[in-house]
Amino acid sequence: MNKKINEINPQTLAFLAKCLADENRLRILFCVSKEKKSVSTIVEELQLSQPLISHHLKELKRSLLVNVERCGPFVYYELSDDRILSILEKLSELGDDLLKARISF
Amino acid sequence: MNKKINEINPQTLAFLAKCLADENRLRILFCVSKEKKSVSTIVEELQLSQPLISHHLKELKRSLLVNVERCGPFVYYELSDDRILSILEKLSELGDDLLKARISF
DNA sequence: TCAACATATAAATGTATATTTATATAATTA
DNA sequence: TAATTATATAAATATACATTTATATGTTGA
Repeated sequence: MNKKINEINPQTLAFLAKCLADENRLRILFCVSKEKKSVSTIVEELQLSQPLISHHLKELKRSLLVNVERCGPFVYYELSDDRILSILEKLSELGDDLLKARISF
Repeated sequence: MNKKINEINPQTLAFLAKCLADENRLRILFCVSKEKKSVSTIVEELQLSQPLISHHLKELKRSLLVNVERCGPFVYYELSDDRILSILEKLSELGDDLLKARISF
């Protein structure tokens, strides 16, 4: 059975969307979507400062979008749920289509 | 054929997500999701000031999430694509599940 | 325990954005 | 055309948030 519209809580939804509304956080999510990665690896791959990455990882953790796991001196982050990725894909596709539709008028 | 991850543009995605990251804008989207409604109707239903509604409608229009149509003195807004709603439903469901999973530990 | 590395946090700064208040524009009708 | 209604815009304010710089904490191995 599917969720009905009126069961949706705009507050919860806004909280999640806010976390997804930053380009760097999205890049981090994609970065850790295939496999867990250490902070230093993410820093290297995304070419952003370590404190900035740490700050965004903290936000992503607070929003429960990533799982954290310490292993020795390294801290590994990974996507907490694969649906995150599929939702972002759908949103991206929608964005593309909206843009296409606009241009074609 | 589905979209691949690497085709996703984080910038476009962040732009859309930013527009969805406000509780009042989400309420407006739900408000106009079943039928087109005039600004004054939205104002009345959501109990927000008219300039605030107008401001958010402008943002929603800028992000192509709503369509606008003038009819006499009234301006009607409606959801531009039904996928918006289904994506929001999925995101909401995900949020609920993430929360449930967290509490159960 | 000390040195080196990995990550997190704090303070400071700049910028973006939500909201309110006041006013302007646009359309209708008398 | 004046008055009224509907909506949009502008200015002002407050707040939230991203980023940088500096520093602290935690872990490992010598």
